Amino acid sequence: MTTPRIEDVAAAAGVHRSTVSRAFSRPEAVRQETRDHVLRVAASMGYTMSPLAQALRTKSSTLVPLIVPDITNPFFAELAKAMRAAAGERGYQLVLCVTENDATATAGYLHAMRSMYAPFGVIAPLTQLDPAEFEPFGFGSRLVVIDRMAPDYHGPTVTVDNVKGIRLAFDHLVALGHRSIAYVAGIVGTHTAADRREAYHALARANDMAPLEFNEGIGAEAGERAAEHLANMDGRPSAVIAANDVVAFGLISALGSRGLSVPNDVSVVGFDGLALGASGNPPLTSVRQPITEMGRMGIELAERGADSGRAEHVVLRPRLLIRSSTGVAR
Amino acid sequence: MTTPRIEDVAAAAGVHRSTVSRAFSRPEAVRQETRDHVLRVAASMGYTMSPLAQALRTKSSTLVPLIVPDITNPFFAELAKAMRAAAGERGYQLVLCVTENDATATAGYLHAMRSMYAPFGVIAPLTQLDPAEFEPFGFGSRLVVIDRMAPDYHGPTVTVDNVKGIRLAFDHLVALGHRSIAYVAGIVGTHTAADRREAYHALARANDMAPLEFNEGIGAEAGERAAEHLANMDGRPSAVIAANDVVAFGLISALGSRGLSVPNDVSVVGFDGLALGASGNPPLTSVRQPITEMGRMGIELAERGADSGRAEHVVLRPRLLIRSSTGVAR
DNA sequence: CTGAAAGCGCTTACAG
DNA sequence: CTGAAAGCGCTTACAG
Repeated sequence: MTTPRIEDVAAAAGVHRSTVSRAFSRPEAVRQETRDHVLRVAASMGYTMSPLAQALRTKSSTLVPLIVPDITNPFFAELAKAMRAAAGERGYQLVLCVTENDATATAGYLHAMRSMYAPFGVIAPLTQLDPAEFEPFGFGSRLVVIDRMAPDYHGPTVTVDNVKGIRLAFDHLVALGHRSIAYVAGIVGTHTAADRREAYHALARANDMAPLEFNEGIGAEAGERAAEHLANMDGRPSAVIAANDVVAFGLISALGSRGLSVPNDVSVVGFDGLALGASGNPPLTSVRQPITEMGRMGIELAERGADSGRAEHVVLRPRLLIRSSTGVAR
Repeated sequence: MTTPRIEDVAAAAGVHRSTVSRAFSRPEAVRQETRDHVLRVAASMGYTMSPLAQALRTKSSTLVPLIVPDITNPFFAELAKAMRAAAGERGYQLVLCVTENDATATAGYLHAMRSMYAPFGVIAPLTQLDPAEFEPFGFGSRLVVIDRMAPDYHGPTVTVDNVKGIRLAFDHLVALGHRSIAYVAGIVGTHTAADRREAYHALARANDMAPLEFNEGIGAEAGERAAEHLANMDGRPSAVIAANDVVAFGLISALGSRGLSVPNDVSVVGFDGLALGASGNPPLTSVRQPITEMGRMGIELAERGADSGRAEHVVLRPRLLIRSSTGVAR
């Protein structure tokens, strides 16, 4: 059973292949009777068009790449899930491209994006993204970045209001009576990372607290390192804000191994609001990024950017997800 | 700056396009001087071949689909990571296809696999996979399944020795003095799920224990439900084996919310050995699936199956990863 | 060793 | 409204 080609359908339906093509791609351009007949014949043969041949001919496809550094990071996994759904609704196929944070791999995917005639794409960075790396590809406003970018960057971006997110976390802790709040970084290079960190410092100053930042390692490991220091510290802060949920997981885990209990000994707030956080021990209080919304906006902005050539910047509002890793200061 | 085509390179190099094609695809078929010259000219123009046109012409591509139900499930995320690396090493591009466990979506990807001329593919199921759903596509031994399949299934498979895995967990708990060990299912339909469950029951019987199985809900929720029951139970088992790590996370979290501490009150063993388990509170003891190995074997079997038409079945050995969620029975 | 030609499976001006 | 023709960017027997 060989796959039927357009020519086979045309022969079976007794029309020219251009008519078959139109019946599928521009149905209004063919007489209804003819169209129905052609479509019926095609269906009976199990015919579908070759996306490859279509892409080659029209120089456009419905493949949209999402370029992420690491799919085992639950934030990117949730983002991918949301974007896949959003892309699917609009008739696109999301192609997940994982770079392992390697610039060569990224360039490879951008190249592939062009050779596959992708209409647009989305890139979510983990560390500093150098616009010089992708501007040569000339995607312009057809490539959206999931991060804040430098003010002189002229492509579309979608991000969350990180300053507000950190404020949500900080205010929550202050309201619980905490007067000494530390910050664990653990993400590096992105504007997102810088924004969160700076927001923390500003807030600490504004509240007359001495800022205390731990900034060793990346991800869960950063949390573990911070826990070491916290465990051995006199005048330990009563609360910690982690730059993201994975950092918070590592922190809580290592705190527990050292006999420190969350939230009894230390309150912890994460950032991301991952679904997995609900299954933490304790369930993690976290600044929730509207990931589904980010996915949808990412696709929307990319599509609009491809149409209009205009680069929009969307900043989404975070919410505080209060679960059980924060409690009143003792 | 328009992308150069093969004809542009041919013109610039003063040869026919067939020579350019050979210089790239069958370098031994062209005189060395000519080849070097062509390649140099091509490089100077930033030329690369169109994978689209190549695939259309040769009816083969290097795109290999990995079909998974849910990328936010860390097991599939880790599998995807491993497979991407394995595929990349062999010159293939892994295309991640997420089905959300929907049969229509799966069929769509299998269809795409054919129309993209994928040389082979890999599918990792979450629930029962009905061979009837994909056998019509006629992939034969070019589609490997990451699960044990029914004995009469004739495609290649790679899976872990689940019986042995459960035994590892069980024996570990028995060695710690546990005489009452429960099981939380939380995965459903796959042969993997059935094998783990049955192994537990067999082991309980062999050790003269009354089997106690919790089987409500899926994933983390299954763990939470089990925790409810455990918290309200007289003669609570001192240890629990969870069907996978995500179930274990939910279990430990909900146990904690009810004032039960792991491993002091209950020991918990997971299954998967996710990296994330190391950042659990406490770090999760788990039966480690050799995910990297599974990824590599999956690609290898698929490639060999495509070449030879033979379907191999690989069963990998699990290991016990002893972390901190298990302790001696009180 | 290299070139000319046919063709992979489509689309789309252009005629009629 | 439909057909005939050219062409998207390649590859590969076939000659020479």
